[in-house]
Amino acid sequence: MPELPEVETTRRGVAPHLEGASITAVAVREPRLRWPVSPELAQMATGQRVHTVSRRAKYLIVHLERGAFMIHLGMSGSLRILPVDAALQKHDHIDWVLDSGQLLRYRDPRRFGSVFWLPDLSHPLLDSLGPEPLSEAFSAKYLYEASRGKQRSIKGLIMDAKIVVGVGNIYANEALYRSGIRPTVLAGKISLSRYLRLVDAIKAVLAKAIDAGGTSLRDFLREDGTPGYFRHELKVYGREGEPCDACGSRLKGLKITGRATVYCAACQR
DNA sequence: ATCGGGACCTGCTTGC
DNA sequence: TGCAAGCAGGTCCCGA
Repeated sequence: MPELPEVETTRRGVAPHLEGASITAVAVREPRLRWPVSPELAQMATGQRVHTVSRRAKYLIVHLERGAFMIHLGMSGSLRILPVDAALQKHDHIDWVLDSGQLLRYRDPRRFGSVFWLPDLSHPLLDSLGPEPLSEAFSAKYLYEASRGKQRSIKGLIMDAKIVVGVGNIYANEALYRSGIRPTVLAGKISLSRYLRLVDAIKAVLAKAIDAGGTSLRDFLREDGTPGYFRHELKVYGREGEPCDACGSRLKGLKITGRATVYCAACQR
């Protein structure tokens, strides 16, 4: 479910309910996530007031008076704000009970997500991350320079979190289509002017998806948090074999570094 | 340096 | 209708 736009939408959705509230209890029903949940999470967070909720890459960081906890939603994770007496459903693994009468509930069927306790706001997983895609640090010049000499596909490059964070499989496919670049092209051979178009496309598609998430996922605080919000905007992802919007030729599919890749052989070169 | 594959999981869709 | 295979929005780690 979550790519960066959905993580950011989640942050915006839960932050107003969390900030200023105190955590009265933490229930970890299933600690076996991607990494085991440390008992410290419950011990240290209980009794503390939430300061702010921030995001780095696809990690949400809930800052407390002392320390913080960090959540990654993996492939199937979600966070909801619910009344304290809300019925438990399958895969509801962690609750943070608030003094407001609400709770923050983490659910993750596939358990590819993770929740960490951060005593000092640092974590090894945060150490080697590239710039945020929507920041000024992520520019055509930056990507051009980072790509010189690289013998790897452009799709592999932009999905590498050491280069730039938050570009998942859907938006990598979409941004490459919109900038007319074939996903298999070697990153080291792409010109600065083409990188200009690519970076613009990445920023535009992510920003647009965040807006879409903000409108159609606004009710994700309720019981059903159905996504699918950006689906009608997708030009290539999930459309292998269908006609290209621009030229009508059949969209091609292949795997790049194990991930489903779709492109138009006529429009993307 | 880069890539492929396996790992971690469940659930939904597809095909026989 | 049932069942198995295949696939999924992430990302880390290993071996080649």
